Amino acid sequence: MARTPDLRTIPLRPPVYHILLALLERDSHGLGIADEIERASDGALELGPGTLYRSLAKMVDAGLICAVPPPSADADPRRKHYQITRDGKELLAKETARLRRLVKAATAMGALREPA
Amino acid sequence: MARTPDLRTIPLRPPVYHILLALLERDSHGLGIADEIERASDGALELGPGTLYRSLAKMVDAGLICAVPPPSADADPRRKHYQITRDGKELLAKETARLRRLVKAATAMGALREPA
DNA sequence: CTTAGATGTATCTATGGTGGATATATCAAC
DNA sequence: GTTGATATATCCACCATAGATACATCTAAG
Repeated sequence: MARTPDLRTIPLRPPVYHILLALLERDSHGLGIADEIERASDGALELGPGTLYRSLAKMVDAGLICAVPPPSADADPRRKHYQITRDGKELLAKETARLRRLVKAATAMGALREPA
Repeated sequence: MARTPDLRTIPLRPPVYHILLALLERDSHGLGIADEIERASDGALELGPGTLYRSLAKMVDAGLICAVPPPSADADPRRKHYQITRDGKELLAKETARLRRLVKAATAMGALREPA
């Protein structure tokens, strides 16, 4: 049987990491988050609706993000806004530290040198 | 139907990235690679045999790594040694560049500041 | 030499993540 | 009011992952 899967398991799944990163920049709603992720990653990561909404729901359950009221009263009521929590920030910091170590190691070994 | 899965899809799966990184350091065999990954990641990533051998086989098929003769003639004949290919190095460089951008962005936003 | 345990590779099965299709509701435009 | 875009949510099929298991071979002990 597979080990109990946990959204907070490091290495974080790319969708979880990118959602946290997008929400660190500013509070946003579902599709806004997906757009920001695609923009910030130069199109390297596209979240389908399945992954997007499922990830958001699980991240709320895990306490990494939380639902907040819309920023303005006349905002589109369909949009559900999210904010990163202290726990989410902590996890993001931990994973970023791991990635930093990884990049450092790869760089030291010459992984940037693109062959001709 | 799910999109055609490709081992080379960026973001790379953690096992693929770590195997490439381990083989960039030096040629090695299955369990040797797994041990190196666990050591280098301070135990953050442990590869079970299923993931390990399946990943290796697929990476050979994809041309990211290749099988090579043992370094010494009197080596344990059970061990199968692998070497990273030019393609593998290129992909590793590309993914490392992506991670570097990610870490940079997270750092700029203050993701390292661990809350009290 | 025989046995026992460690090492190494490989496969099988259960489970969950991912992505696309689909469903439903609401907004904006005409 | 009708149409198309936006937004959230669920459904389904496929694959990756992890652990269990199997099997072969090496090393060490007796």
